[in-house]
Amino acid sequence: MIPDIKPLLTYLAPFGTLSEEDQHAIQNYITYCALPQHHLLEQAGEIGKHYYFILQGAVRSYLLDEDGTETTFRFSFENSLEGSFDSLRTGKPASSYIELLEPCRLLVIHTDSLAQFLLTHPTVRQVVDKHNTYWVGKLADRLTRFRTMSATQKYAWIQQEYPAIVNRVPLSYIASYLGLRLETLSRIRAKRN
Amino acid sequence: MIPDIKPLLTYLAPFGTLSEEDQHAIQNYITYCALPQHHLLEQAGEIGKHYYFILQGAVRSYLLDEDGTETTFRFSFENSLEGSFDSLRTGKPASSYIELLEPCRLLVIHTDSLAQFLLTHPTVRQVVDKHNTYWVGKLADRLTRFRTMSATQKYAWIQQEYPAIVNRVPLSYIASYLGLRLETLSRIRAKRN
DNA sequence: CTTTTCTTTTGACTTTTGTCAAAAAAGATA
DNA sequence: TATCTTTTTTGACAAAAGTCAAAAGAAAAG
Repeated sequence: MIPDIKPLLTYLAPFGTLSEEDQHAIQNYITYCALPQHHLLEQAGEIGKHYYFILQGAVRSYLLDEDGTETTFRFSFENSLEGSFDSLRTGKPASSYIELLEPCRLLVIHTDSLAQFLLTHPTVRQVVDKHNTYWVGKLADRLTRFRTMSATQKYAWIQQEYPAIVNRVPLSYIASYLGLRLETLSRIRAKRN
Repeated sequence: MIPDIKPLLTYLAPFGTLSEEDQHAIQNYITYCALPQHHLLEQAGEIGKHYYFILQGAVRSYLLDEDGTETTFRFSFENSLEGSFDSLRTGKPASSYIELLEPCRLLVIHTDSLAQFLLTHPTVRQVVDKHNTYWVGKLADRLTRFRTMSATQKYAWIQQEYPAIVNRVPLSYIASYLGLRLETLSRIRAKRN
């Protein structure tokens, strides 16, 4: 089956222009898969080998510490890129898990294929680099928020900025993402409406 | 005066190898300056035009919100790179300030010169990109810490990971960096010794 | 060495958030 | 629909961190 990679190309467009040839060449490096809810896409301790582009669905990435506490640090929905990014960057085992919150349809890109492709397609490399640059900005901004915002302000922020998260994700994961207790978040919501 | 750029080359080495020619060529794009304590290197609202490499000294970067509250979000010491990175990335006015905490000796690199230099020296571009990649990892890690750590844990972390900050920087700035009140931090320190 | 200024500590009290336990509500399954 | 399971809400209380004010210490200036 030949997957439709248009949504991926649309996603990449703001980061740089890809030639017609590039767009066709990419096809050969991409496969498609559909997976059920609760499936673990990646696990801590294993080396990340794939990038995933979400065509449909929702996933969360989380850390698991010694005493069993999960910390959700990222949500992703359709038209975004996923993967054990830390592991893909360093080549070392991942420290986090990626779990499907909903059944998903995904495009899968193997890192080795990608690396090979990038060697012969410098334009695409620029796209990847700009993507990195973009995330530096995002993360820096988010860090500032977490330094200064109260629980109430954090919830107002996520509601405003990422309504998809608030609507599609169980409260306990949102609380973890905001660095709060589930009960605290529930109380904040009770006051607002 | 021709500044000694060896410390900068040493700093860049882990990110990629520069040829002899590259190393010489870089010389032409770099100037030297010495500035007194309390000097404002960059200001919110202005467009960042320079990268700074700190040969000697200490600086902090901070945000200033509507009600006059400062939030320190970065400290830098000798042998590190500074600048209004958000502005340098986007070309838009900076949102933060950079202030010298000590008298400093700096290498100054103008962005336009750098951009021009990068066009003709692709190896150096790789260096810059790897630098970005490195920071994505750093910031992601720090974000996790701020989500989950208590005040006491945060202070233990900064003591362990960045003793230079604890030793050279006034308590009020450290507190702001950790997202705590000055008094809270003082009390934590009292308990530990 | 004394005075002035800036930084850090301490005290008393308030607010915010966490903890533990149980009830209510919402979803899934038979 | 009735039952089981998961998620969210509520309550009572504890702990953590913030606030305001003042004192003590350290560093800089005369």
